[in-house]
Amino acid sequence: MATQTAAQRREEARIAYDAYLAECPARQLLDRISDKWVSLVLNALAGGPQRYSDLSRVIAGVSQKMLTQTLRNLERDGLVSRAVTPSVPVRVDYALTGLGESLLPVVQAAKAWAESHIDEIHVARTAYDHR
Amino acid sequence: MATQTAAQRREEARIAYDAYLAECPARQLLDRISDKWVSLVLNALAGGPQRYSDLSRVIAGVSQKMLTQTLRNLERDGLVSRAVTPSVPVRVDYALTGLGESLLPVVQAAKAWAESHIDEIHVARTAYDHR
DNA sequence: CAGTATCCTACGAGATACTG
DNA sequence: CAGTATCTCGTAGGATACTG
Repeated sequence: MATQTAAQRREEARIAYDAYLAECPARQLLDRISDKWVSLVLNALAGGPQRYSDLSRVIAGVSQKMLTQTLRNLERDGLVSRAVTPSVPVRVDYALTGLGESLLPVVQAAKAWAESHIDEIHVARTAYDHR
Repeated sequence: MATQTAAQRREEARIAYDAYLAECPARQLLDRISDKWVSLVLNALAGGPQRYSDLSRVIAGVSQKMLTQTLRNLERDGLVSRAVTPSVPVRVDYALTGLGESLLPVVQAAKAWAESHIDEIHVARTAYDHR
């Protein structure tokens, strides 16, 4: 008898694959930069250091929770630095680290591709939708 | 009296920003390639055309639903082509289009950055977590 | 100013079953 | 073989209120 159903086999494969994916550097990067707000923060900081309040204004529509969470993750990964000035009220500046700056070209490349091919995609979508 | 609370103002900004983001080509691309399975499918097809069943085997752990959904989206965007051979049983081949191939370098660039900097990120995370 | 701490919900995504 | 059609569940992410 079949002690392994197709579902069971796929389940095992999924678990193994999840582990593999979790270690895949490319996936980790994609998980990170695909985050809704990450690229926007990166972009905002590309021009130079920014204060927390500046970021929340420049990146209109972001909630406090998501901005803080995004910044924490980026800081944790060593992509941005956080500098606290203990005045009253406190002042916090965020800036790209060297590592963060080295990532910019990659993001720019993606942005460039997107801008130069978005029309083709729109055409493809329209064609696909009218059938 | 304040007819506009901070929350209301942010809400308006969020709506406007959502609309802006929805039109941002870079965001659309990121939304697309950050999809869990998209990069894997792209990668699998980089070597040449594949049948549906081949893809589901090569990309172990993917469910039928997600594979189909991923392929449909890629097809809709004109990144992959779908060729049906009406034999019995039917045979379906997927392949990258020219547009799809032009995207590969971008994905490769991201992959290359990830692989050469993943160690720095791990170091940063470890440092961050032990404080 | 620059955040925590909670609560809540819409949606992504897997499991399962069925089909031309 | 190559898909659809449903159902369910976890969680990302937003709203809201409070704080050093």
